[in-house]
Amino acid sequence: MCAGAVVMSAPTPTPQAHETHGASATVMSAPHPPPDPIAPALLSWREHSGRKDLPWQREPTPYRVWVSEIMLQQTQVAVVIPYFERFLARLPTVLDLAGIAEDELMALWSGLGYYARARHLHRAARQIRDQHGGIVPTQIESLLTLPGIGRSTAGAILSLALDQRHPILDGNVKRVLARVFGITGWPGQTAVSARLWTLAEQHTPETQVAAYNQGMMDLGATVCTRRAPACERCPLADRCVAHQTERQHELPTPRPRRPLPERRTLMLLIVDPAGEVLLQRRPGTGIWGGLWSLPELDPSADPSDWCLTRLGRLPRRVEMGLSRRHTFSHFQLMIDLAVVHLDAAATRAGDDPGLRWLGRQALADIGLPTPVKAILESHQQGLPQPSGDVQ
DNA sequence: AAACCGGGGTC
DNA sequence: GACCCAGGTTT
Repeated sequence: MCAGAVVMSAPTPTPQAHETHGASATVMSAPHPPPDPIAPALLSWREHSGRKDLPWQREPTPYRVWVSEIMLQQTQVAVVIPYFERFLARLPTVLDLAGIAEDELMALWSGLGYYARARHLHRAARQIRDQHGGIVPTQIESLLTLPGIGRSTAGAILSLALDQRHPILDGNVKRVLARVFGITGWPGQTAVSARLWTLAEQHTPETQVAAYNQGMMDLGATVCTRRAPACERCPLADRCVAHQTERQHELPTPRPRRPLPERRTLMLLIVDPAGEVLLQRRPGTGIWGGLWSLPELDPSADPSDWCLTRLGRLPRRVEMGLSRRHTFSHFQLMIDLAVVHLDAAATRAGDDPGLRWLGRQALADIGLPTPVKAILESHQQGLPQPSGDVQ
């Protein structure tokens, strides 16, 4: 099994003096225990309110904990349970997993989604068979070489199964720590993540590591939830920075909404002496699919050329209008505007089913993209009310 | 429709 | 190391 204390790059240079009993090899040292540890309150909360009879907790071997952790990364507990039971009935050991055909594995996984994670699990099992004699490694460095196992999952496996002292930092724990200690900034940022890992390390107790880590996850899942946390039931509320400052809802800081990509287009407001406007039908798919809109061209293109090509005549005058910005869910559209005056209605538009001249009233009756409507309104002091019945 | 998620991949 | 992605679900 897991013999001897395994001390590698621990922060303290002094060798571990305490040979602990059994499998609980001390791996991580805690040079600076926190002044106000959260473990006591958390552990006592877990005693009465934690989840303690989940299938993988009843016989928490590294293999079972590993499988459960991978499943739980993607799916909630209630859904995982039957999958987990079925998976372990069919593949009770890591060697069974290593030996199964990929197709059959996928069949077992089917319904859980995230098949890449199942393939990682499979590859890792084969690596364990080939390189570790079929025993799930019990040193964290070895676990970290396996596909699909990062620091948090490795810590979960070794702490929950063997009570080794490793921190975990899954989404639930991140939320609890960010709130209790008032850590601002998106946890995806390296610096923020580093602070959270440090806090996780510092507060991991020397004993009862499994109970502590499990308790942190339980707390995040059942009390310190993303929305509407139940602070009145939280064992850490009395010291929770977020609770005290009523910032639960803004911690942890959500991922910054990255600026939407910007696209640019040039719309042509082509008017004839009668005040009619030329519209162009948009392609059936994509933005504003099938709607009538203003003719569009690349901002670097020449509106006069366009008129000559599509309408058979050059405009009398072209002036640039005001550019405007329109925001979609997935990008921003900068709309440059060219106002084009034609000497006479270009009847050749009638040859082209994608083009159409419309007067003010007709424009008001047709469905137009919002920014197009705004452009038309700003250029003719408002469209008239739609004719006919309007609710 | 958008936020979320641990690990992996990329530059 | 910063950033982005895959590939699903939840709110």
